[in-house]
Amino acid sequence: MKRITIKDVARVAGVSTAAISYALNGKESKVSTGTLMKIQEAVALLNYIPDFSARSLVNKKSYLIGVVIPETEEHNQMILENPFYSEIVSAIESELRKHNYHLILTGTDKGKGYFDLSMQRNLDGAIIMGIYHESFYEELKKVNIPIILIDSYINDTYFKKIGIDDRCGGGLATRHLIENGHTQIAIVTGEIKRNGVVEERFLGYQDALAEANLSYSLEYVFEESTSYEHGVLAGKRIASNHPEITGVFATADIVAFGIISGLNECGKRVPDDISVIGFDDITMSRMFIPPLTTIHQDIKAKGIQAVNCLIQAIQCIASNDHEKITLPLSLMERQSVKKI
Amino acid sequence: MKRITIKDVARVAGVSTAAISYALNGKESKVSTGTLMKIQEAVALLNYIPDFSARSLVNKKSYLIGVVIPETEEHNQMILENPFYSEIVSAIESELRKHNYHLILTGTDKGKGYFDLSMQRNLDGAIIMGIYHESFYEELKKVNIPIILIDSYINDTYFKKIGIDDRCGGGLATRHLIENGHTQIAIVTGEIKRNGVVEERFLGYQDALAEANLSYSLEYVFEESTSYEHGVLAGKRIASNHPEITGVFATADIVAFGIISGLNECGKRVPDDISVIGFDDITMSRMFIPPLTTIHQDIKAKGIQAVNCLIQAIQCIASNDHEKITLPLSLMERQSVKKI
DNA sequence: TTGTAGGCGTTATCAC
DNA sequence: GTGATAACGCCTACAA
Repeated sequence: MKRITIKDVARVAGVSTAAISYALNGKESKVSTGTLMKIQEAVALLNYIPDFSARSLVNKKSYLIGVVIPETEEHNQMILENPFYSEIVSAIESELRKHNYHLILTGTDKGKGYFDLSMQRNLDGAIIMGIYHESFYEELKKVNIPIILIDSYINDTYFKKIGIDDRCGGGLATRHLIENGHTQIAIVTGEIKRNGVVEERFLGYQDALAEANLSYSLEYVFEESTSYEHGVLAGKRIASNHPEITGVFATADIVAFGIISGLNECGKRVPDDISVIGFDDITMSRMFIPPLTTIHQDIKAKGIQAVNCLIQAIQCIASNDHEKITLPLSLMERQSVKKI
Repeated sequence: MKRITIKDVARVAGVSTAAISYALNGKESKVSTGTLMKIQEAVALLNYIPDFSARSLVNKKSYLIGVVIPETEEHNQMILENPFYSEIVSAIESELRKHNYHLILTGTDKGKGYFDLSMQRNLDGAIIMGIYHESFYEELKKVNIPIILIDSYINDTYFKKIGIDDRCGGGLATRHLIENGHTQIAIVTGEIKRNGVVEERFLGYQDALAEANLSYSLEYVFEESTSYEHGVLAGKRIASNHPEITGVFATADIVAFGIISGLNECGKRVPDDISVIGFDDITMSRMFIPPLTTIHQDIKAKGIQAVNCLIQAIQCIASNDHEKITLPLSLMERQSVKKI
C-alpha cells in the first residue's frame, strides 16, 4: 500500500501542491474558496495524512517532546513504578496531546547522555525529572532547545524550573510531628544529592528541629534510597534499636509505606506505637492502611504547568521571567500520626 | 547553531557523502580502510548525529514504536496510575531502548483513532493495551504495520497477541478460596467487556464454583470499574449487606486494596473476618497491609516479550506462527486469605 | 573503491 | 490566487 502524498491530493483536486500546503497550514487566505473546497474534498476522499518526517525536515519542528525520568541502577528501567512519576507522566501526556505534541518517554542510562536522542529526533523541547551529573546538563544545553527541569535545584538560568518549596515542606512535616508532642524524630530518606529535593526536605527537617530546640542527631538519619525496601529496613532498625523514637518523617510516601511495614513486622503499630508522616501524597497514600498523613503536592498540576511553560518557551511567547515556578504545598492529615 | 549534516562530514573528511553513508550503515565493505578512518575521525570531531527525519523519509523506517494504554473516561488521562501499566511500560521502554527503538506513549481518546498518529509518525509498529471498539482495530489494520495486543482476546489473526490464561487464573484464585473452606464467595470486578481479560477471569470464577458444586449468584457479582474506588464501595456493601460472605475474589489487585479499605471502614478485618484474593501481583501488593494474596503474573516478562515479538515481526523474521503467546501464572500466597 | 545525482514528502520562494 | 521549483538531510542506484 503506497502512501498518499500531497501530490496525490494535488492531482485529484486538480491544483498544485502549494495550494494544498497553504490550505492545510492555516494560510487559507492565500487560497480561493473554490479551490479550498476542492482540496478539502480530495483530502477527505483520499484520507490524506501528512508525513511529519518530511515536515520536520523542512521546518525544523518535530512536535515531539522528550520526557526523561530516572531509572533504577540495577535494571536500567525507568522508575515509573514510583507512582509519583506515573502520575506526573500521565498529566504531561494528556496536556501535551491537547497541544498536538507527542511524547517520547525514556529513562536515561547515566552513561550516554540525552544529546543524541534530542538531535536525532529534532525534539522541540524536553522535560527532565531527576538529578544527574553536571555533564548531563551541559550536554543538554548544547542541543539548544527549551528544557524544563522538574524538581531540580540546579542553579543554571538556561533551564526553566518547576517545583515546590521542599525545604518548607520538610519543615511542615517535621513541625506537625513536633506539634503532636513528638521530640524524638527520625528522618528516613533517599540519597541526599546536591541540588536535589531530598536535600531540601532534609534541611527543612533540621530547621524545624532547631526552631523547637530539639537536638539533631546523625543517628536519626536513615539515608539510603527512595524505595519501599529501604523503608522496611529503616523501620526494622528503628523498632529494634531505637525504642525512644516516636515520630518518623519519610521524605517520600513510598518510603513511608516501607517504614510502616517494617515497623509492623517488629510488632510496632502505626500510629499507636509510632507516628509516620510522608511526602508527596501520591494516589496510593490515601489507599494505604492506615491512610498516610503526608505533605500534599499537586502532582498533576506540576505536569500540566511544565507542559505549558515548555510550549510557551517553544513558541517564544514572552519568556515570562519566572525562571522558577513554585507550586503550593499543604499538610494532609490522615491517620498515621498520633498525638502523644 | 547550524546542524551538522552529512555534507559537513564529507567536506571535513575529504570524501563523498556516499562514503559516509556507507560507513555509518553497516556497509563498511564498500569503503576502503583508509577512508573509513578519515570518516570516523571527522564524525568524532564534528560530533555528527544523523537526522532521523531525513533517514525515515528515505527508507520508511522511523525506529519509533507506538505504545497505547487506555485512559480514564473523566480526565482523558492515561491510566498510568494503575501500577500494572506503569510496570509494563517500564519494561517495554527498557527493552525497546536496548534495540535502539524509541517509544511514543499515548492514551487514546476513543473518539479519534490511532490511525493518524501512526501515519504521521511512520510508526514501525505498535503495542496496544486495553479493549476498544471494533472500529479501532479495523482502522489500525489499515496502517499496515505489525501490532501486538497485550491482554486481548480479540479474535483476529492480523494481530499478534500476548497474554496469560485469565480464565485459568480466575479459577486458581477462586479455587484457593474454596480450598480454604470458603463457600460464600463474591467477585468484585471492572466492567466485563467482551474479549477482555475480566470476562475470562469471571468465567474462571464460575468454573471453580461449578466444580465445587457451589451455587453461583448474581448478587455476589460486583461489577463496575477496575478502580480502588469501586473496591471501597463493594467492600462496604459486602460488609453491610452480606454478612454471610467470607471470601472475595478481586479481578485486580488495585480493586482488592479498595475492598480491604471498605471492609475496614465497616469494622471488618482482613483476613480475620473475611478473606480477599487479588489478581496481577503488582509491586504494591506485597507492600500492602496485609500483604495481598493474589494471582501472580510476570508483568515485566510480558512487556519484554511483547517488544521482542514486535521487533521480530518488523524485521520479518520467520513469523513464528505463535499467533498468541501465553505466559505462566501462579498463586502467590500472602496474608489476606485465611482458612476457615 | 569512489563520487554524482535523483528522490523521499513537505514547505516556502518566487515568478506568473 | 496560483503553480513551478528549490531546498531540508539522507540514502542508494548508477556511473566512473
